Amino acid sequence: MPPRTLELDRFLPYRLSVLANTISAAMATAYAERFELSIPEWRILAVLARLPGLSSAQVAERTAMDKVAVSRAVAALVRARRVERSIEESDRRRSRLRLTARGSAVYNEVVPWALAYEDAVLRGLPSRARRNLDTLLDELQRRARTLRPARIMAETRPTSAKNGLREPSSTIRNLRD
Amino acid sequence: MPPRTLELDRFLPYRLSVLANTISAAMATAYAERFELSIPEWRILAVLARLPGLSSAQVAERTAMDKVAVSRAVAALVRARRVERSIEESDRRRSRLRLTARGSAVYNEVVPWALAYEDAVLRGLPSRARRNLDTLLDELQRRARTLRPARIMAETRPTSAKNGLREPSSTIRNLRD
DNA sequence: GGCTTTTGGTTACAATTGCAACCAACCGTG
DNA sequence: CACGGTTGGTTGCAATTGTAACCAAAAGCC
Repeated sequence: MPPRTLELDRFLPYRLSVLANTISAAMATAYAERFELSIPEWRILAVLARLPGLSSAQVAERTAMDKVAVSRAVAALVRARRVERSIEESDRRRSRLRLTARGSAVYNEVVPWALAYEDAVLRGLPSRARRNLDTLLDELQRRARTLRPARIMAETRPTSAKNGLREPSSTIRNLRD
Repeated sequence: MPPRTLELDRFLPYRLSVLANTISAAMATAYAERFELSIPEWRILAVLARLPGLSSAQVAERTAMDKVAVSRAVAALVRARRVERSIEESDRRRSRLRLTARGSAVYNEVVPWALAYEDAVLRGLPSRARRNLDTLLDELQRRARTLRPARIMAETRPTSAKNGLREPSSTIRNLRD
């Protein structure tokens, strides 16, 4: 029998959302004031720094953004001369993106700060906890991606005096501590 | 010396944001189609179910939403007769909010499903890992909330071609066993 | 070759969100 | 009780974001 109430601030989706939000907001304001860079733009810089010559679609894939968002952010970056766009000759719809010198400069400025911020959030966590966090995030992401919400919903009876028809739990043994 | 590049999908803020997003999006579509409920609305139902009679400001506090968002979501809920609003007599600006029968009904329908969803995401995680996740999220949230991004930024030298004046922070990176 | 379908990418438009201004009731001080 | 300052809450407007329609190049397919 499920509890009649739910404690919002123990509810995983809520907590994740608030946490991600807190962090993103903090970073966003900082990027924005100092580098005039939005988060989507920053993401794009980050992938292009490592993988110059990607197309927009490829960037979209790697940044978990949709095409439209990428298109807009790229446009802004091009306007700011931080990214340059050339046409892939073998497929003239496709464009190849790469950082300009200016773009690299911004990127190089942001990286240490971004890492410092990440580091500040994690500072003092025992390395064990860090590794756990790492694994947990990967695992949760994997699950979230493959979950059928509709299916869960269908299986869940309202208010339901509901029962033991739980799935057999798959075991993730390497997630100790 | 910081790395010259940053692996986006190992970067905590990015990962959190993507994860939270994946989960929220999944739940949002499900709530929306089945209950005609937005996430802000759901959050409000959840706190009012436990704490009837709160004011909007108090709801805002407990849901990590801002006043405007609460105001709008409450308005929608009132329109849908899921929440009723009365005036606090001792302070006539303040309104007291509580679920209507209809609101409670929706809430009672959503809760088991929401819990089932959460459960599906966590299913099979060893309870140890769950407890870890729990404390990690609390801890990260605590840190994120109290962090001064501006300060970190000020302390972080661009590119830092020239120095060892990294914060002690970097030492933690080497703490692995 | 003509034809439809698919894919990369942009644009137009609607819905959400965030910010600032605002109103109204309260609070404090003189 | 007049006043400036606060607080609860809403509204208007601008910025962001999502959705769908779209165009143009490519890829089947007879």
